Amino acid sequence: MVRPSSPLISRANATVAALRIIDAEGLKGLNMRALGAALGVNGASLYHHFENKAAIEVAIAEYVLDTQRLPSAPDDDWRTSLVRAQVAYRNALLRHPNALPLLLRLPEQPAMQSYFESLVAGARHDGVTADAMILIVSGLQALAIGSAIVVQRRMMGDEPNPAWLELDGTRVGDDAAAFADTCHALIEGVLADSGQTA
Amino acid sequence: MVRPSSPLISRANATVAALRIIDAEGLKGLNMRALGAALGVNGASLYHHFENKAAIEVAIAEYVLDTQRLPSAPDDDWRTSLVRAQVAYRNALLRHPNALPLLLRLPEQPAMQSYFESLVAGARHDGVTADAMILIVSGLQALAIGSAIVVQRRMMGDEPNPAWLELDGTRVGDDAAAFADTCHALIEGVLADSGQTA
DNA sequence: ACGGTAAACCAAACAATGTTCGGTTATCAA
DNA sequence: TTGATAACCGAACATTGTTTGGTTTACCGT
Repeated sequence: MVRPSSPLISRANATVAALRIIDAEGLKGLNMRALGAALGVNGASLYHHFENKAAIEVAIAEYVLDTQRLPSAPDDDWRTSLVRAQVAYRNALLRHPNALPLLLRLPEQPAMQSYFESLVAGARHDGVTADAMILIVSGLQALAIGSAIVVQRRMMGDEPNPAWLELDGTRVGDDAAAFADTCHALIEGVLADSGQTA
Repeated sequence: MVRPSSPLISRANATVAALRIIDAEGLKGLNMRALGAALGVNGASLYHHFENKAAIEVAIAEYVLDTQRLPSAPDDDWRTSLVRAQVAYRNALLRHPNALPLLLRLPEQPAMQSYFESLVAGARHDGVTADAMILIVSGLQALAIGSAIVVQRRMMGDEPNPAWLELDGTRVGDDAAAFADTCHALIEGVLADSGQTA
């Protein structure tokens, strides 16, 4: 076969095939020949659609993060909107655990950025200091990323949960609800520290 | 040369040489032949001291994290002790930015775990709920890891700071002081949410 | 003191993987 | 129709992790 009537490879189907490989075999399982085989194609042919393997990984990361829909209806309370956005972001990070390292290489999602800007503006309008908002937003961002990494690490590793997470036999704080609680706590704490109990 | 009077390679000097390569050339710059050359040795000789490359990377991660000294004098206030430990941990994560991915592969530092356990016990003794302590400790853990990743990403990438971080021209929240503030805010917030303003 | 064992190293080769190159055929535009 | 280009293949190349066999020397028990 030399040139099929309809192309066997597109950036789209190559991306989903690559993601499927990563889900099934892990990050190390993704290589050009395997991806080519999954598409019924020689591995070298992929270079007609992607600059190199790194470009494929970028496409995967963008694909996974693009499936994340920001809550389009901004809540009346900017705090719950903010928390909801972070929960959605964390869910996106965890949807394909093996691909998490790829997602963390992306600089920052533009959609998320502008969403943040609007929320920050709303909060400022509520009388919140700019300093406080910076602390809150960057803190939540770090919290979401770190939480995703901790959860993924616990999913991969065979070691049981660390002892300090099982005090009194209580279950751990790695589910989405606990994460949302922590986000709210962080917001309240920053507001309290900056003298605005708003 | 076949067998030198004193060994040219030890796990210790190989680890620091590897870390130096990573600092200078990035993670991709570390390969067996380059590390061998840095030690004046053939790359294959490293397999007499390490099982494989992954073992070297583990040794590097342990080395970097072991240089982190936990504040041995537990503060009278368990909250500031907790925050100080997290600041130290975050500093360790950021000391060799190129090596950060290696550190995050490690399951969890045993020293940190036992330190946490003692602090948690102290807090429980202060009348704090176990649920609240779990939220606090795992939240701080995630916060430290996420903050380190965000900072490292900002150090690597060429993109300027995102717009929402420069509101009113104020500087960003990526320094240790802001991180400590956020830690304290998270603790206070969780305590307030659980009805204990302690 | 000495002889055997194992440690420390090397050179070479193997396997896997990212990437490039030349070639072949189909599609499309002029 | 006819070039040009897109899409693919097979083969080869470079890099890198790892294995193997060999050589010399330190070390240790006797």
